[in-house]
Amino acid sequence: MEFKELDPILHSQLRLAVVSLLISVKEAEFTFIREKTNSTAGNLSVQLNKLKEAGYIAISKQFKDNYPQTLCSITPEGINAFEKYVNALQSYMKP
Amino acid sequence: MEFKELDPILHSQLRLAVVSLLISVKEAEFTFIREKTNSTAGNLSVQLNKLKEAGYIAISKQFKDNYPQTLCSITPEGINAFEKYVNALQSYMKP
DNA sequence: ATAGAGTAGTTTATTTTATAAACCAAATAT
DNA sequence: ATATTTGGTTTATAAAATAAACTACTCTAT
Repeated sequence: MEFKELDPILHSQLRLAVVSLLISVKEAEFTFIREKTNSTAGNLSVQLNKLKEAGYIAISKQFKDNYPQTLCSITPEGINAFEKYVNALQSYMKP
Repeated sequence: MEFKELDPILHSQLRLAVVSLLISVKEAEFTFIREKTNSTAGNLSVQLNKLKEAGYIAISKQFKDNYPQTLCSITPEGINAFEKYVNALQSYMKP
């Protein structure tokens, strides 16, 4: 039983939290994610873009009550990657 | 159910693999760890020292058959940190 | 109407980490 | 005796995470 590779995109506390969150809610606002993950806006902005680049989440921007609004949702690839990551983690957990 | 903090010392693929390994074997040689974790000697050397600095493992050096031998073993704090880390991970896994 | 504070982010700079490359000392093989 | 291998460490470079600064507006109170 060897140690499986851990997807570097998901092996980041904040990105993992974002994906974990999006899997349960299916769609979430930037500000909601920031609150739930206790992250700074700058860090979150960067990490959301990395997840988007990887194809793990989709980002759409619009205006709501005159303010800009960033909506995020997970993609099928994101769900798949998350499941693989969790599975790989098992190889480190059971001694 | 919030996202728990992930101990940065353990949130590294190689360091996590090392600790996971040491938990099951109680003592291991440098070369054995390098093989099992598929890491380079340089990287492993650095990460072992970080684990030692953190108090998670103990390192003892001796000679065996004329060659230097580095032995590593987990400490009680290391076991504790590993258990906490695994526990914290649960908060990211079940949506 | 305008100064000041607040919202919702992005961009840039800095620090930290991880990884790779180079190196060292001694042992063994040719 | 010189070349290669073992068992590492140290130093340099690349990548990542985080913090600080900035943009572009909006709302509120004067």
